[in-house]
Amino acid sequence: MSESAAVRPRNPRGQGERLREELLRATERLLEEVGSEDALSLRAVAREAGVAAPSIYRHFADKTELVWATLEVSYERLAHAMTDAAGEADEDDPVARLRAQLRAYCHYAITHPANYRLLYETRQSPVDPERLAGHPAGLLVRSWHHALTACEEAGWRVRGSRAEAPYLLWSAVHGRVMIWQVMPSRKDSSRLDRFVDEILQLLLER
Amino acid sequence: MSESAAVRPRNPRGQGERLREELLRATERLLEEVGSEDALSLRAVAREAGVAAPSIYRHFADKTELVWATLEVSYERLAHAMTDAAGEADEDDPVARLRAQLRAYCHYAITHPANYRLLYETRQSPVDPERLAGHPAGLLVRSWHHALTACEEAGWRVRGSRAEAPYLLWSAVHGRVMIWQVMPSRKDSSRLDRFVDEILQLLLER
DNA sequence: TGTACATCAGTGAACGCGCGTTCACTGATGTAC
DNA sequence: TGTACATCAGTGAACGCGCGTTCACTGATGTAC
Repeated sequence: MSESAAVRPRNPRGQGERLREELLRATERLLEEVGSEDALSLRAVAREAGVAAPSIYRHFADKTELVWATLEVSYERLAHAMTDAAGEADEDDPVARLRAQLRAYCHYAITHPANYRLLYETRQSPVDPERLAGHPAGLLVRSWHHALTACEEAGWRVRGSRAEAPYLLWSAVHGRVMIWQVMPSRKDSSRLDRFVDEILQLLLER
Repeated sequence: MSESAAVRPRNPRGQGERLREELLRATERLLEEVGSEDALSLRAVAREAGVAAPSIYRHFADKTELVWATLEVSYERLAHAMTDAAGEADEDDPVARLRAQLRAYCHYAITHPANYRLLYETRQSPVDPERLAGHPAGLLVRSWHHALTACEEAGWRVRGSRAEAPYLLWSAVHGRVMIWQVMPSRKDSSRLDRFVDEILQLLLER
């Protein structure tokens, strides 16, 4: 009879935590479909995961918690994509590595627009100071900072304020992606690549 | 009796269009309160404007149209704020004028965060090509372009690709604002001003 | 000057809907004795 | 080996709510004659 929905077997005893991961993945997927956090509903997440809606409450206190957890996952995915890209670049060319990271950043942003946008969601930013201090955005700043240090160690000079440079990189690339998404011109992603080159030339000198 | 809500007198004959403006202003105000387009409801807009919900349909086909109209208003407000700021700067110093514009941009962004965010909303981007071509984002690009041209005419050189420079300015400043809003550090808006100086020094040379 | 009528700005009630969340539950599986 | 019980993963039904939108309307004001 029930051919419409795949029958999800319940997790074996002691493996209840698995559903948590499935819910996070379902949220990630669904988020791209519906386009925004508000358009995402718990009931739809449950449907996507093949589970009844109340089951979510076994793992997340409420919708806010589920979304925050997804935000953390997305930050990790992005950081991971950047690390991977750097790993594939020439190990002895830190500028090439940084360039690869910046491009990977753009690539993640435009291939996962809704999850990417979520990273900059501030409305339900938790007031809990501990959480604020651990905001995963810190991950990114440190990542840009390290990449720049590597360039300096290879003999490059960073133009302008060294302290602000990681923010400049990040701002430029984030801003460019958003504008790229909004501007009605042909959506040619190579423009983002060229922008990355441009910003590197502006920021680094021998 | 009815002391709870201010009694809104109906517009005189032939002045029905006034409600349209009132609705747009109500949407602008309410948007800042609720924080996002999705959280905004037509019923709340009507309440804010002191009118019954169905009255909105006399002026806007649906919610999408109301929001799109508000987006246009916000773009104009932002462009206006930038123009005003430039006007107050030394007329003979185009860099100072550009700096003032950039600062005004940041100021609008952080004092009207929800309306500002709306500018980068892409979900319900209209498919109508005419509308796409007239996307108010074009306003901004032209504005940065002109400001840079004025600098060049005053003897400055724009580093890097001249075609990409307006986008670089805009990207940097938009990106920095978003990151400023997300980062858990002290929300010190003078940091944005310093960032503006930084980007100008990086981009312009004598 | 009076009156019938058209126009206009705006409304009250209702529609069906999907939402987040709570509640008391089910039924399989492991554990104690 | 058998059985009572605890634990665990997950559920079905229901709650009250506010939403976007439609509908037929009201009542003030201008216009034609």
